[in-house]
Amino acid sequence: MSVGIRDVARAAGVSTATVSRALGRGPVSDALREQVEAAVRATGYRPNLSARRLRSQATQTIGLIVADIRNPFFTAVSRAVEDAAYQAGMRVILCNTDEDAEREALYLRLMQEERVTGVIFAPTRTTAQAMRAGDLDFPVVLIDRSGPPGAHDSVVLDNTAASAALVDHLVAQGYARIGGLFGSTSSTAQERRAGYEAAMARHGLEPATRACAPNAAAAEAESVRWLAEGDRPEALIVSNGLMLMGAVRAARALALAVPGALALAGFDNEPWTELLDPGLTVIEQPVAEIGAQAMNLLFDRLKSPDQPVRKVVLSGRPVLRGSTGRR
Amino acid sequence: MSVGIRDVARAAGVSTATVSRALGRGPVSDALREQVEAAVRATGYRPNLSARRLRSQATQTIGLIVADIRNPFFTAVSRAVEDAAYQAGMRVILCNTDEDAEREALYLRLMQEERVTGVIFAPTRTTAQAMRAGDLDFPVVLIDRSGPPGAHDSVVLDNTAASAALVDHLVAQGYARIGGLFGSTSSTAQERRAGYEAAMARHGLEPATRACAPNAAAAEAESVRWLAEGDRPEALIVSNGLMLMGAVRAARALALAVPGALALAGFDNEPWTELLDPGLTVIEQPVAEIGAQAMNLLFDRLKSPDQPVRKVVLSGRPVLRGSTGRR
DNA sequence: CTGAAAGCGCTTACAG
DNA sequence: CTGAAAGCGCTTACAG
Repeated sequence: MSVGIRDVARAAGVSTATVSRALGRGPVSDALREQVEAAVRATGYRPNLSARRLRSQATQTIGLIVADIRNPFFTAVSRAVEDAAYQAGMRVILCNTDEDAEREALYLRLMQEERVTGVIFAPTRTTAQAMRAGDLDFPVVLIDRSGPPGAHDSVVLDNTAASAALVDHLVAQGYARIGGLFGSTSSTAQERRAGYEAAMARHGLEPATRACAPNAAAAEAESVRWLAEGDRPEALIVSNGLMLMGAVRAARALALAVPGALALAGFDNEPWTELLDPGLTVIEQPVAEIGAQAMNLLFDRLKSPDQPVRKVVLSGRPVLRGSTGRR
Repeated sequence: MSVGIRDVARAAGVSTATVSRALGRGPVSDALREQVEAAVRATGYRPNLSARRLRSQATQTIGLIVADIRNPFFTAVSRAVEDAAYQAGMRVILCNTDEDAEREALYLRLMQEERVTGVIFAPTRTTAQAMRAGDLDFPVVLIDRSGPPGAHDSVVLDNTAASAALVDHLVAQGYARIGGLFGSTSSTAQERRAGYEAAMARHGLEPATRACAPNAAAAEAESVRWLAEGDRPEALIVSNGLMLMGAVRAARALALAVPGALALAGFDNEPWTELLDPGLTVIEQPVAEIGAQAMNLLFDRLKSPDQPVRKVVLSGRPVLRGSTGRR
């Protein structure tokens, strides 16, 4: 029923090989190329990509595995990845793991079956730790989170420095009892905590941290619990945009004025963080560049498979707003 | 290099046909099935999906074509679609058109080359109007926007009623000079405008509308222009979540108190709309259900290709907040 | 530059 | 239930 390459060949009076070459970059005379193009138009022929992929052993497909596309950070990164991919003539398969190691394994298997060209992956700590170089049949670029040094290319934020910048700013603004709420599943959250702890120590301050699942609901619940206690912090640094939203809700629920009763700072410069009154102090991540750089690392790796493993570390940009006003 | 079905067959001492059947739902004796499964484990075999798709003529793939995944409405819908798809053993190819008719055409062609099982599509008005039933080799389900009646299955919001509900609420709150800012590219924006106009007429009020590209920046610019005029409206209804954000920015830029100097209402119950002070009155869309219903329509269509075209109309839920407080 | 032929890795009638 | 064989729709050495 569907028109195939044989129909086009017949219509153009050439062999299927010539049709194939005319549509690809093969050497074909101008005359025949035009005949083929006319035949393609006349028949409405569309090549079958499954057949092409099977025969050419090149799927032109990259897998993108993230925790949840509804996390604005991943939304933005994925858009950058897709733009770069389609521009390079590749398509992308998107998978949401919900920070679940089993689903990560499932999707990694799927990527094998798809014979993908490469994968861009934001793994949980569990999975990242278990991933050895050469385990998979395709190159992997880690984003947002990294694994064991030297195993895979990665592009991450300088999380330690970003956290420290937040602490330094809060200290400069007159805060001392600064708490940290961090996600429990990613290396990124760990690094942000480490940066927080180091900076607190540098200032001679006592660190106080809590951990929870990296989503708004969990962060709200944990914040409410924490902030209802007697010795609650006077400022809070929160691990990501979703969790920061939870912390804001918690402050509202407990009627804590920001920054009067509680200063707030976090990560991800989502549009809404500017709209609040006061606006929220955050670390802006170069989301588009993270996606674009990940694609670059992947393409470089495909070109030079034996090149040493690279780790691209990007700096966050502190955006200071009213939520961390002077104490 | 990669292990194929022949290697598994050899390892299990059976034919490739038996391996194939053991991995699918074919009839195989328990004994052989176990041998095959052991061989699969031993060899680490992963079937090549390109080959399977080519041979079986079933790609198990659905295309999802939206304006921009960064629009939270589409983010949420796409997550619902993907969950349903993976649960049904299908994968999804995501495409962003940026409301560009050329890119829509491009991606529709790509879908043909992928030989997708079906497509879920939020088209611009231009493309929707041009799409005739039977043009494509696969069923299409329109979401958020619909085309000519009877051409394709669709799942949309009751936009007319939703807009009217917003007008009614504003009138009840004492507003009369109510303006409407609507997107210029979708049938949805048109319906929302029509609903607004009808409701205004019903109340004996003079409608006043403006149109702009459906994004935050364009809405902000247009709002600033409009609200700086002498006869500016005392309340504004805005077409979608992105544009509503632009209107909020405009009010801030012009130092218009909400709702004192300008009441604000719109669409899409994004988390941030509740966080503002006052919160924003919005129509909440059943995003997850839209995605799930679209998949249902698609599956039903695949089962019964000749069934009459269906249009699922879902109701929005008004969420009344302070931004439309009494005048 | 062009064509005939082989083959990518599967699944599926067809026999038995 | 099982196997030998054909074939899905392309691309690509191999000759010419």
